[in-house]
Amino acid sequence: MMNATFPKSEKLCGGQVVDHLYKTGKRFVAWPMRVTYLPLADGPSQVLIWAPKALFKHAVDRNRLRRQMREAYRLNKHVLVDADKHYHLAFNYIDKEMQDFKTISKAMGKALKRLTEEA
RNA sequence: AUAGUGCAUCGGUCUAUCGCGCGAUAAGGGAAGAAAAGCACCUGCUUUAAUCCCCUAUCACGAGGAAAGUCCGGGCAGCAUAGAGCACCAUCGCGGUUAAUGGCCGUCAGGCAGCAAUGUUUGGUCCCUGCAAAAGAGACGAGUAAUCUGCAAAGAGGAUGUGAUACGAGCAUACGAUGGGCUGCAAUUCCAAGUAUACCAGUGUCUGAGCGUUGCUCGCGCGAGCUGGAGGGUAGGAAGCAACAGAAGGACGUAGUAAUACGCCACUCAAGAUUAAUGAUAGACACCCAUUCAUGGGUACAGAACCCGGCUUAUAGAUGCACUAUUUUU
RNA sequence: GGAGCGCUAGUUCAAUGGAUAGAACGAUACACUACGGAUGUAUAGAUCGAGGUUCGAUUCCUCGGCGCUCUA
Repeated sequence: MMNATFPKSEKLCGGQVVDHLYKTGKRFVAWPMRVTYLPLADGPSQVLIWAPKALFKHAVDRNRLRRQMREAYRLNKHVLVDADKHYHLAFNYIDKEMQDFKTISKAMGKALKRLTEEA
C-alpha cells in the first residue's frame, strides 16, 4: 500500500529556505505549473504550493487551486519516493484559466516523472 | 388569479475511497535541526535553549450571510486610573432606543417617483466673520429712474431691468449645541538565541541633554546618556487567541405603535490556521431549465485571521406573514 | 491583519466651486521636398463609474472600481 499522507514536515516553511530555493534552484514548466527544484542529499522532500493573487483575484479560487495542486502532489508523490529522490520543490500556478483536477494531476505526474530522470 | 410593496427565514443533502487542522483519551518511542561554545589538534569528540518533538489507535469538532469593503461604533491593550487650554474632526427637525454610533424605531414638514401599498431625498442659526464668474447702479454695503420735501445745497424714496437670489434672503470656511485624549492585536507581555557600539564628530550629566503615544503649548512621569556618520547581529517560539461563552441567539410572559427593555426556561451555541487546516475524486438524491420524454445542461455570491453591534456592496434559487391595485365569483 | 494616498488627451503634468478644462511630446491631414527628416499651418483627442449638495462640480460629500505606499 502506497503512503499517500501529507504531513506538515513535507511542507516547505521559512523565509530563508524559500529565498534560497528560488535563487539557486533550477526550473522548468509543466503546464499549467512552473516547477522550481533543488536536489537534497536526504531527508523528506518538502513542497511549496503557490497560486498567485495577480492571476486570481478571489481567495476562493486561489484556495481551490492550491488544494487541487496539493492533492495532485499527494496522490503522485510515490513516484519520487520509489525512486529515492529528495528535493525542495515549489509549484507555481501560471495559467490564467482555472484548469480541472484531471489536467493538474496529469501535469503533476509528468513533472515528478521528469524529476526522477534528472541526475 | 395576476402584478407589486414591506418585513422575516433558508441558501443543498447523503454514500464510498484517500487526505488535512485542532483538542481529548490510551499505549509506546527518543529524537530532529540551526547556530555557537569548549576540549582536543586536523581525524574528531563533548555540551547546550525556547518550542519539547515523533509515531500508532479511538473519539469529538472544523467557514459565511455576507467571513468582503474597512464606512461607523464599542470591548480589549499600551501610554498619568488620561489631566488643562488651543487647534482639529464628526453630528444636526422633534421624541425614543442602546454598551455605543453617523445605526435602529416612531413621528413632523418640503421635494421627487407611483393609481395605491410604499419608496427615496432634504431639514440647527444668520447675531458676529466671510462668500458669488458673467450680467447688473448695487452681491451686503452703497445706490439708478419716476415721485415727494426743500429757494437752494440736499434729503426721503426705492420702480423697471440684470440675475438662481436684490434694503430679504441663501450659503459655510462663520456662529450655536452635543460628542470625541492618542495609538492600535504587526497593540501589548514574556522566553530564547546572537552581536561590538570598534572608530570619527557634536552635545549633555541636577543651572539637566534626552525619552515617554496627542498637531501645538503646558502639566505629569522617567532620567545619564543622546544625535549624526560608519559598522555588527537577529527576525525563532509562547501568551494575547478560541467553552473558567456572552452587551449572544431562540421559545414563552409582561410593558411599549415600534426599535427595545425586564422576567423566566440547564431550549440552542464547542473552527482557531500562520508558505496559512476546514479538502479532493466518484456516484446517488433534491431543485430549476430545455426536450425528440431516452436524456442533456445548470445549482449563485463567495473563504475566518483578537472578538462583538451596525452600515454598505455581491448574490442562482426557495419559503412564510402583512398590505396595495386590477379582474372574476359570492 | 491594520493605517494612509492617488486616479485629468495615447504619455508626462496644469487648472481658487465660475465662461468653450490648458501646455509639452506624440497622432492625423496639408504645405515645403526628387524622397525622407526638420520646419510651418490646421484637425481630432480627456476629468475612473454611479448618485447627491449647489444657480453652477475636475474640485465638496456618499457608494463602487482600479492602482500604489507605510506598518512587527
